[in-house]
Amino acid sequence: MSLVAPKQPMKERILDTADRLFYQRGIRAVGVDTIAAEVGISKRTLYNHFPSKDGLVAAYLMRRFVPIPHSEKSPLDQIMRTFERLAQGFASKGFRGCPFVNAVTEIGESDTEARKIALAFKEDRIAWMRDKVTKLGVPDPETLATQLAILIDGAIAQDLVRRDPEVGRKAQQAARVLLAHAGVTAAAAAS
Amino acid sequence: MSLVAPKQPMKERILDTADRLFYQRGIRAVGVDTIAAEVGISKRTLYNHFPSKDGLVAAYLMRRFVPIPHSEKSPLDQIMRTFERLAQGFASKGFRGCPFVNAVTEIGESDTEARKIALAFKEDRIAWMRDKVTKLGVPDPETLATQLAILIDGAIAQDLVRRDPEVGRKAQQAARVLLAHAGVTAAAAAS
DNA sequence: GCTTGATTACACCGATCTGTGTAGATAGAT
DNA sequence: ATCTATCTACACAGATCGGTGTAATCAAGC
Repeated sequence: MSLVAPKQPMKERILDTADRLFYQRGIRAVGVDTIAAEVGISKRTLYNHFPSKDGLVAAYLMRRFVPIPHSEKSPLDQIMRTFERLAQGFASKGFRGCPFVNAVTEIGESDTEARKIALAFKEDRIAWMRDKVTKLGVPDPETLATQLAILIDGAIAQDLVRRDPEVGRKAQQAARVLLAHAGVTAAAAAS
Repeated sequence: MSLVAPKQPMKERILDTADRLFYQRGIRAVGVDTIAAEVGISKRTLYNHFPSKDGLVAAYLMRRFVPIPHSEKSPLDQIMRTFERLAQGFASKGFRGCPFVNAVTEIGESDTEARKIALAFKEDRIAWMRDKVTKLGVPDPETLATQLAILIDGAIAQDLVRRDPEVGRKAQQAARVLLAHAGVTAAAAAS
């Protein structure tokens, strides 16, 4: 019997630590030795679960790629909830930007797998937003969905550099203006 | 007499190459050996001009921190010109996001100097935007300026991952909507 | 001609990187 | 009790990292 009860399978333990370190310090800044040491395992064990660091990075991004939970609320509520949670994310101390955008920035030309996952994630989010605004009956869902996505990523980038606690709220206000301009109001959306 | 006429001072030659490699491949992905080899000089010469890699990175960012040229056009024209040039930047093949946001992402906790420069840059751009929208007489220049900055950084992040050729135009449309909502129209701004 | 400053080549440092090879310890299942 | 799978420690490989020390070379100015 080991001193510390593992409870979780080894793969999950590794990914927990890898996620924390990759996101907090950056992918290139964290070596596999550091991850293994932090988990408390040998480097050999890590390489028994993942074929390479790139493979571990891909698994890290895949695990961050969680679908947005289905909701019974109105599409407008769901959109506004997204912006509210965004602003809350800024408030949490460990916030370090979007892990997918960061990954693309860090890996550059190499590691095509990670690029693909990041691309798929962003397209998934755009598709989610397009679905919501389509249900609101706006004339140009594609444009509005992209614009709302732009607001989210822009607020994230601004907060990453400037740490402006108001940036989330301002992005939310801008979203409201764009929605209203597309003919969406709280009253209209409730109908 | 050397085979290749230097023409530019050594420091500029180094920075030219460092800029290209740092921006294109990433700061952490490029070593000083690579830069020196690309310039065609010895590593010793590079370190005679810059105290460290961090110092070179700082100089690279400083050189990217160019003031927006003064213009006699109307503030609204200048703002819209900014969005137009943004969309053009996406079209250029070598576009790899905002070098300042990228730097903050890549360096993480260390290299405080680079963080400061990135922060100063973003604040300078926000201040420029605030100055322009203030001249337009909007009720809340701080909010609108931040929102326009969010649109710019958001379009950059979206384009970095998704390579959507329409994202620049959609950000520009969103900017027009936000300006109009603040009471700014082409006719009103010209007055 | 001589001095001065810049640049050169090149070896070298210690640290870190990803990744592997190996042999033994451990624990659970049958 | 034995088989099997996992994890361990640890050494090591080959490359790259940022950075330094040194002696020779080269060109320009006086």
